[in-house]
Formats: sequence, C-alpha cells, structure tokens
Amino acid sequence: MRQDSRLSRMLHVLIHMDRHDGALTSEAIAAMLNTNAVVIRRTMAGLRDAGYVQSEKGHGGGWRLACPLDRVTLLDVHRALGDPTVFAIGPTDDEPRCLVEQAVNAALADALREAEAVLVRRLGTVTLADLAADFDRRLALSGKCGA
Amino acid sequence: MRQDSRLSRMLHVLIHMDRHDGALTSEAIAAMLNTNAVVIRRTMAGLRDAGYVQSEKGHGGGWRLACPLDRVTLLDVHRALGDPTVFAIGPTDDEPRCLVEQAVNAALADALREAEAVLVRRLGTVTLADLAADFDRRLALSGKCGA
DNA sequence: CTATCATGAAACAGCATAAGTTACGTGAAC
DNA sequence: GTTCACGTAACTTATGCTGTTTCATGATAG
Repeated sequence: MRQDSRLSRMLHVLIHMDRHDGALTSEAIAAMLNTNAVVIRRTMAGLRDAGYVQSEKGHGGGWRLACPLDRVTLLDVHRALGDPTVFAIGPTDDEPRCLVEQAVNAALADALREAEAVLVRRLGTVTLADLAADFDRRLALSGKCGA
Repeated sequence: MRQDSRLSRMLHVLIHMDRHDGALTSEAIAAMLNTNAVVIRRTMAGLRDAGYVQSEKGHGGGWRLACPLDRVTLLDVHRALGDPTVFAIGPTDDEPRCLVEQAVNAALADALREAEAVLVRRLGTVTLADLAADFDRRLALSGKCGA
C-alpha cells in the first residue's frame, strides 16, 4: 500500500526553513522536494492553522517559521497534518455482529493501539530542534569524511 | 488511507473453520465475509502456501485447517499474507542526498521501527487458539446477558 | 464416461486517497 | 496597476486492495 509522505516532507521543509533567512516561496519549497507548489500550499495549510508557520502574500512573500523548533515535536506536525491514519492494516467492520469477528478485532485493535502508543510517545519526545541537531552532526561528519 | 483488511478477514475465517466440520467452500466463506469467492481464493492462497490450510477440489471440496490453532500466531498469518506494509506513513525517498532529509528519515524510521517491533511482538505472542478462547468467553457472556 | 462441483489463475473494472496539475481569485509590494 | 505569491476549487494521475468475469483443471457423483 502506498505510504503518506507528508509528515516526512513537512519535517524536511521546516528544518530547511529554520536554516534559511527570509521567506521561502511555495515554488522554492516544491523545487526542493521535487513536487508541485500547490501540493506544498495544501500541505502547509495545516501547519499554518496550527501556528507553526505563517504565510505572506505578494513580493518577498512566502513561508516562515512562526515558532521555535524546540517547541514543536514530530507528533505536533503529524497532528497538524490532520492526524492521518498511521496503520495500513485494520479491520473492515468496526461494529461486527459476529462474535468471532469481535474477538479478532479486539485482539488486533489491542496490538495496533499498543504499537501506536509507542509511536506517538516516540514522535512526541523528538522535537524539530533535535532533528536540526542531528542534521548538524551529519554535516560535521560529512565534512570530516570528505563525503 | 484505506486499510488492508486481509489479516482481520483471514483470522476471522480461520477461527470459523476450526469450529466447522468438513470443508468450507470459498463461496461459503465469501458469504460470511460479505465478499467474493475469488477474493477468498486469492487471499487464502498465501495461507495454503504457508501450510496453515489446505484446499480440495470437486464435490465436498473446499478449505480445511492443516494445522492446530495453537500453532499459528497472528504474526504467522500476517507473514503468510505477504508481510504487507504495516504503516500508512513513511518517507518518499529511501536514499536521499539531502542531509536534512537523512536526519528526518532516520528519526522517523527509528520511531516506526520501534512501533513495528512492538506490534510484531504482540502479534507473535497471540495464537489463533487464544482468539478462539476469547470467542468462547464472549459467547458465554452473551448467553448470560441474553444479548 | 459425463455432468457437476470447487479450486486456480488471468484479466479487467471499481474504489479510495495521496499526489500532481490547471485555473482563477485575493492581497501585498514594487 | 502590474507583478508576485498565497488560497482554493476542480480535475487528472498513480497505486494497491477489492470486486467481477471467464476459462482451465481436477475430483466426485451418478
């Protein structure tokens, strides 16, 4: 099943925005991600509504961070994107009459809930600042290795 | 994103097969799941190849369990279905050149890996016999409550 | 032996959703 | 007032599970 890459993309953009002076246009961001400006506007809309970025129209306009990176976790961004479904597997029927199906759904739901709790906890403890720091570490390493 | 319900469906079927004397035809199974016989054959093929069920052609043919329920975990069934992607979210590019993207992907991959490990551990510790036992418990309860 | 039943498999259409595209409106800066 | 950039709607594309049709194969009943 095809995966939703919006979270990954938006995290990527937000770190770049932090390292960039002035506003970034949707066109520029789209070029960075090899995609389309409208897709960027559509996806960034959630982050804007959540207050993590702000947009400006007209000359010199574009997108800017509206909030320091250490105040935003990966979970915050996920939520801002509309809390999309995490799992690609799940039951068909949420309220089955069949008791067998109820038992199956309960077991699966338990397992998925537990896994999602771990994921949410993990995403909630990592901030964008942490990612930026990891980027800096990688940058220093790549400099040392000449790669 | 739409969810893959094959695991849920196959677990449902396997428990029913255990409680049923004789073979179950794809048509009968499809009727139980409100779907199509060809879909059943297609999905059951993986379970057959894994040795969890067997199929017989002709009069009185159909599907039977080939293995006791306590020998099969939910994870086994998941694997038999081709180990489909568990997560609906993920990165676009697996080998990005951009160091920011690498940092983002590493963080997300870590979180997803951890969550998947929890899910796999959970699915691997629950057997079909456990589900059947839970079904029996629900059956007894529903009888008591008159529901 | 033949008809019937049931699986096996290929081929194609349906459907949902992220993604890509086009088009037009709105507001800000030059 | 022209240009730039976002905002939004509408449409198309791509992908993968799902559903359906069709025919072949093999097993059983009569």
